[in-house]
Amino acid sequence: MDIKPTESELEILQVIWKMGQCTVRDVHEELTKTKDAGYTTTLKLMQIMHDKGLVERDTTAKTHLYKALFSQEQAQSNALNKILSTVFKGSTSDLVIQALGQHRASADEIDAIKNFLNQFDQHKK
Amino acid sequence: MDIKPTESELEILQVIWKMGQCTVRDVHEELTKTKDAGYTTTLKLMQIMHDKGLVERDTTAKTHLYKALFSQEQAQSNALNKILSTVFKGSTSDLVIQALGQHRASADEIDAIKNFLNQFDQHKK
DNA sequence: TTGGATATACGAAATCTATCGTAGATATTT
DNA sequence: AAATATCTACGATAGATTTCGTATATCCAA
Repeated sequence: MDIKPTESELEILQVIWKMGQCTVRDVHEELTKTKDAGYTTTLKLMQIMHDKGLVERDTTAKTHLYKALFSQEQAQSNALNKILSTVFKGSTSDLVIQALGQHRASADEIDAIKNFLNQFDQHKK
Repeated sequence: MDIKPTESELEILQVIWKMGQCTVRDVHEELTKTKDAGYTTTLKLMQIMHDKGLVERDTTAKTHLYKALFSQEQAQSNALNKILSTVFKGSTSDLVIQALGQHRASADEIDAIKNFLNQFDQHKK
């Protein structure tokens, strides 16, 4: 079972993850804040996502309700693995350092990461 | 100018980055170590990459020489930005923690990251 | 209850991606 | 020089992705 949403599908999934459960119109209105798209385009994409098993839907009411069938964490893991193998030669530390280098992390964020690293150390020992 | 190599193009770019400069055959032999592909398929892809401006080539000799027109670092930056916005809600620290959490980093790698973080701290202060 | 708004279903077109066969040019080997 | 190998160019196809128009069903309001 391979989870590999397309670009457009990921845009839609972001909305679904944020709302937990939503209608085609919910998604469409969110999408049209940042880009142009016809309503039936969004609908069609969501139907395809359902065919692919990326989402489930409740069709009891006239207006269907969609939910994601996998978590954002799983998508994150997939995305990381993919770019690790395609552009980071498999080096996690390269990736982390690049990420920290180009996006100013806040002090809080840095602390969070440090804590994480320390805890990680202890587990290893 | 938008750098957005496809999946197959990235496989090829990896070889070009590693070798610095190479022929279609170089790339093809490297690719066939891990997957099946006809020679003309690789050739065509590299021609398309040239059309798109992803690579340049020296055609003085019969066998052309290809070079990348952007660095692996740029590709890394692009890839990071993309997944940051599509699956990490823009949170670099989420990304870093996920990356560290799922791929056991070696002690050396962890040290490298810690050093990086410390140096980063000082710059901020 | 009739018209307008809103929903889904479906089909089809446009584009992008990946793959490969064939043709023709150029080099290499015998 | 002839046969063989290697290279690029080109065209075509298959499949995936994205987009949207039209048809049809359902709800709601005047």
